[in-house]
Amino acid sequence: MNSSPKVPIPTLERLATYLRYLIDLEASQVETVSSTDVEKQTGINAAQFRKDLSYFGEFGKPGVGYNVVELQARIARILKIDQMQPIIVIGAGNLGSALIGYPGLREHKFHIAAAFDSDPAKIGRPQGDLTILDEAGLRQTNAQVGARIAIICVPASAAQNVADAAILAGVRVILNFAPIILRVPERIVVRNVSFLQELAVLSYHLSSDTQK
Amino acid sequence: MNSSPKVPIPTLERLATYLRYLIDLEASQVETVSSTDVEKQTGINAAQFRKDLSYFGEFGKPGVGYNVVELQARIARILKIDQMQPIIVIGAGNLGSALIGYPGLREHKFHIAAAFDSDPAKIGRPQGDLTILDEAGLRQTNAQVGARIAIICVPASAAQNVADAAILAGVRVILNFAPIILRVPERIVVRNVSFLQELAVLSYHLSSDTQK
DNA sequence: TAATACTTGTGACAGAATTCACAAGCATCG
DNA sequence: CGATGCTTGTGAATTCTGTCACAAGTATTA
Repeated sequence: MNSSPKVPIPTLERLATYLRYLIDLEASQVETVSSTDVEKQTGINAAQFRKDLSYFGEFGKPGVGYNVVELQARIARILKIDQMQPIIVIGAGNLGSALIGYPGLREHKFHIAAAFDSDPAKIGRPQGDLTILDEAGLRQTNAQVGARIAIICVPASAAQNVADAAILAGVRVILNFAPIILRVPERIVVRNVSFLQELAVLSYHLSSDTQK
Repeated sequence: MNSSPKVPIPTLERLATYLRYLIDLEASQVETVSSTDVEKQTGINAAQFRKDLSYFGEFGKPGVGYNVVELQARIARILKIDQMQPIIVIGAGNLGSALIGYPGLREHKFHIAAAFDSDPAKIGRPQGDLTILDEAGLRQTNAQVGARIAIICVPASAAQNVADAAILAGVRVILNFAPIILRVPERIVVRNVSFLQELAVLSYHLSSDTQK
């Protein structure tokens, strides 16, 4: 109900991994890869890789493999990052700043078009090559910027309001770093990143092999 | 091969969500919850909640529900965060700083015991209530600190070396923010957090409902 | 105590995701 | 050209997750 009909979410997640790997390969001037190469490098099962791609058509040549550049381009197109994709970041604390400064974004054709905060001390401050704007002007700014992706990096207490504002401003998908469950209309897609969740899973695993 | 025998990983992830929710409930002086309450608040199916708990024994009273404080304590114990759990952070850029300053960690009984960087400009700098240490001394420091969890926030190019060093220093599980696949011995558990992956999945969803 | 209302814990079922295994395609080499 | 060796794409089998549905347990009320 929340996602596209056919393609499994895990497949989409892996697609991003493949893309990153292909970018590296291109940098190393490698022209062709096989699914077994991918398995060796990424740890993802070769059949899995082929099946993932099969949701989107045929990409490879039997006996040869996949053309690195072409496959990269096609995955980028599937993920809608073949052209610069504007993003707004809401919350310019350490986390927001980290995202704004993260070079990987640009490589993957994501572009942070604006950053907002509600703290008067931060508003107006330069951050990377942009200036922190007042959250209150979110809607107006996004009328120009046209971002459909928002990243929420504000404290839990502010997250719901900020999400509502972003949606009003035309945002359609949200990456939420605040540790709460956002309530949004059905058409809006949210993904949550929870450090605590990740740490909890890891912490749990500390027991399994207690010795050696 | 990578994880404990029985319990599904998704269950562990949800356990962290329940815990957060229970902490909120306790703060609101609520004494008892039922699985349907949980569903209403978290969106997680009530049966799912009960089944998740059932992997670890019986927690509730039929006709009544679950005692908030007790359930919270038991989940914390399961996740090994019933006592302060020391963590080391490697890489004190914006992301590392964000984690060090993140108040949610303490609430969940995670404690950042030391932070490292290789940049001489950062070494020695105070950060929150600790001082950035030289990565070179990681092993020695951790001999005292005894952290078995490491968070890696260094650039991709440095991540593998840093992971190796952390493992040598006694770390058993790793939360990796660098966009590469770490090669580690089998006994080591790694979880990757990839912003790019999350954004890619979201970006993909921009197509599904093009109108409205 | 008996009847009612609610909730848990779980076996059985349904649905997803992953892996297997193989037919078919392409290249290379003798 | 025919044989050999790889590699793809995919139906089928398998494994893993999530949901359903209900027996059994607890409280409450009369």
